[in-house]
Amino acid sequence: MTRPRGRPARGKGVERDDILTAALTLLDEGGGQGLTMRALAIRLGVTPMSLYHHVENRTGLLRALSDRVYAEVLETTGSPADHRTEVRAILTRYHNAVGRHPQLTLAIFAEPGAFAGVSRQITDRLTSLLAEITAEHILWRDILVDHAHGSGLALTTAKGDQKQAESMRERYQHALDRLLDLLVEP
Amino acid sequence: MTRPRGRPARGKGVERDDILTAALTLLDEGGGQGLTMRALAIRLGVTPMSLYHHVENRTGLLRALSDRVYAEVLETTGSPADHRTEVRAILTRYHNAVGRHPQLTLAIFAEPGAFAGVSRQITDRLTSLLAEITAEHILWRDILVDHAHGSGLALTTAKGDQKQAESMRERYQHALDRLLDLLVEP
DNA sequence: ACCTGAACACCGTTCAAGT
DNA sequence: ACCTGAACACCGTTCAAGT
Repeated sequence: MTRPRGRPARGKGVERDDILTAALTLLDEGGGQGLTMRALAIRLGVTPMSLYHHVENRTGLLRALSDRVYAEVLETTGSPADHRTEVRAILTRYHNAVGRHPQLTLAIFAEPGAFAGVSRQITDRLTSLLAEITAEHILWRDILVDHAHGSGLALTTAKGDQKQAESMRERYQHALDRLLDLLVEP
Repeated sequence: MTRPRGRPARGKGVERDDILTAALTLLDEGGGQGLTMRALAIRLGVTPMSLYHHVENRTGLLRALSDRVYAEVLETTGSPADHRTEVRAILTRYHNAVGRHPQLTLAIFAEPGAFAGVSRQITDRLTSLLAEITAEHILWRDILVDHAHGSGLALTTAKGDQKQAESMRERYQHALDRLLDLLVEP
């Protein structure tokens, strides 16, 4: 039960990546309350204090998680497309990321300091893309991002039900296309 | 410092209404983390345990707060108006309520059990009103509610700055009118 | 009916001490 | 460099005891 004191044999310690992975699982399973430094340490077979060698604190941990989860949203897909399809792609990936880990998104909302750099990059990228499409780019950026949030977070309802989750994702795609039609055409 | 044991003289005890008011202040000042049963008790000059005679637990407290804050949203305004202006009025009041206490809205999002009855009534009312305006009433209800949330929560940024908050409220009105134009006209 | 102290089972985080 | 136990200052909530 009790681990030996001092530095463990090579390969026995925790690594930052393991911490993030375990933290995300804890968050998915038990929400913001499920992710405690102590529960995280137990899951990794380590004392809570050892975590602080790899992560600044709980807020820093959430910030790192958000960077990891949202990283894919800005990944450029091969050939460059027109502005509309790029906006569509970014929002779809963002909606997917939020939908995969709604509890993370919620936890970040509640913890102001955890709002990570990637989140800002996403909105910035959307703003500049939308500026090429419409004069009301701020207005539409807010509407689109807010709806991605709301719809993504709503996936908490379909906990486990893969079928329902898929239909909700389709509904989002439809709504997104509908909104893009409206902001592009007139 | 120490209060006498037993039931205090008439009028000295806490009342449910005082608890709710103090809890809302704590929430506004320190967010979800600022509202603790212990801090709340100290502010009311009472031991934490006495609160449990007036409130089921912390989740029940949040639920009660949400009922109080969102109650005005469904208040019927004198003469009945057409569907569009009623939708507009409800969303405006909802946006105001969220904007006045963004931390409460955030806390309720994070605590699933705290989602109060009034919140459901609001979306139900919006859904039936929108059904009279457009066939895509679910889609538009989601878009409108999500945007009210997002824009209302964004008021956390303008902490204290009354001028900025007012301009953000105006921006919301503009966006809301814009969306209503789009969903009514075609 | 309502308030109390004591207690239980938790938190995040710091610090000095180990290797 | 990294992990440790002990400690500090907190949490929500239960319970039996007071009036």
